[in-house]
Amino acid sequence: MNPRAPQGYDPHAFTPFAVTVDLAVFTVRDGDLQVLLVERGQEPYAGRWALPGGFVLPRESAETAARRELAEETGLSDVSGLHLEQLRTYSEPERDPRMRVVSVAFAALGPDLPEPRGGGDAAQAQWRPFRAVGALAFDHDRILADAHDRIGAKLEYSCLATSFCPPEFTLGELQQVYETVWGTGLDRPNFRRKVLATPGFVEPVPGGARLTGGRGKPAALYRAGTAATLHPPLLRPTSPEGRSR
Amino acid sequence: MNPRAPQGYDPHAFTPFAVTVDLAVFTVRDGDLQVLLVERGQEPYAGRWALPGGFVLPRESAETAARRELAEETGLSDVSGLHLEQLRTYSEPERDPRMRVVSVAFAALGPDLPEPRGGGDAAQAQWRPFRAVGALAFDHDRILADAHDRIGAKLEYSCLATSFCPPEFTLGELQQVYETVWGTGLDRPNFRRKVLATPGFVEPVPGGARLTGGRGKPAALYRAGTAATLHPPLLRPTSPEGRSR
DNA sequence: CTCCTTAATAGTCATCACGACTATAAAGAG
DNA sequence: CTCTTTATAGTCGTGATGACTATTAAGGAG
Repeated sequence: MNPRAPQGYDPHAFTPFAVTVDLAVFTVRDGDLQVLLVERGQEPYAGRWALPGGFVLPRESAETAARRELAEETGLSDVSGLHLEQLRTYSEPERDPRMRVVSVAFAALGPDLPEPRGGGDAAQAQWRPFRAVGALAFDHDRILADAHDRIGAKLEYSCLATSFCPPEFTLGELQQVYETVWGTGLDRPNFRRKVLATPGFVEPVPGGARLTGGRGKPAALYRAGTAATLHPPLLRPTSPEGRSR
Repeated sequence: MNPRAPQGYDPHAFTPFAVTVDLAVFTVRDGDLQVLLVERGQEPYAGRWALPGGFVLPRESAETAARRELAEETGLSDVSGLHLEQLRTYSEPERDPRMRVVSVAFAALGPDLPEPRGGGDAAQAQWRPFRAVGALAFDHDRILADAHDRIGAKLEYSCLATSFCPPEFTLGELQQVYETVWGTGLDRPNFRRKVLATPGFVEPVPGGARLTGGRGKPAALYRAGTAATLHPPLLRPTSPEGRSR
């Protein structure tokens, strides 16, 4: 039997695989980048933390499955506003010691999401500081690292950062998203100038300033604009390794 | 049976899927961007063109399967030098009318690749001009479009363009890669200045200039440098217009 | 009430990348 | 020899950006 079958898949030639989704769900809370993890209750990797995920059901696409998992794990009734992005697919033969599992990984982002409800299966779910995450089960270390890389890179040339913010936010909050994800400090006046000079990135809320909480001068409120990408990009300061600009 | 199983995959809960790889293989020939297609001999989509691909074997990763398919379809004995990049995974339930097939798509690039050998299964394989490709089988139109978008975007911030060039090339050839993939014209002196100012992009061949073929002044030869990414990026000319990219 | 701290906002200034050019050099074609 | 063609060199003005300094408007301590 020719396993290649370029002119039509031979129904008898394929090997069945289990297909799962794994989610790297990020949020910014208390100025800290946090990621949603679940604790495994069974072997292998019992007691280890892992990314939430699960099987793709017979009539689901991976995206649908990921959004269903996201709703289940975060406990939010409406996850339609959360940014969900396919990362890549992990298919190393030995990545799950029990069987052949191909996993489609997703990155998800949200503004200060609520505490997860404990899963009904005695597995606990928790927000954990991204930079304090230890060794995870399976190849989830790598998936998480890839997800963080992708998020960090996308902040540079997309409006993704607003996905980490509530519907109305200050430029200081937006800047903190960048600083939190990148792990760097940014010059406040320059950040402000750059964001406001990028058409469609943010737009001011009609007539509001925020007084109550702040310790300093009240900041103006903005909401996400209509643009999807940033031109020109908002580059990280230390990002250009070799030479820098 | 709970299909979610966050604490350990239940071996009895999963639905088996067929997993395939699909390849969008690009090359630049005669100043034209071409893509490798195969003609289907069987239903569904008999007689239609499709991207080459095939099943992932039991002990293969998707990357391994993609490289194997690449070698088989291009007829090259050594494809280790070709750039292969995972695009994304397509998993819509109805994408194959016969059964549940999840496909991991890859984009591959090479310098003026040879004519493909006709597959032994009566399916013919051919290089086709990218911009003249009609409706393909399955969701391969979308995969091909996504692949082209990705390639075009990666040219901006990576050294990927050298993957389209032979080991030694002139700056004119490199520029033609950009122009061919982007479908735009570029200013030659500015392109030259930009490429040479980017450290690690290209490095001059010790003492060579190319005389024989050219109609004009002989051009200096370069080879790919050691850098993987371009800082700052080499942006498309029409890219920073009003909004999109 | 007054000073001090904090944070937002408003500039300034020099550098540098880049697009749009013009000019020169070195080959082949006729 | 001259024309065409292509590579290469350089110029110039604009605009983005990093590094600063200054001002404004709040709350809190005394």
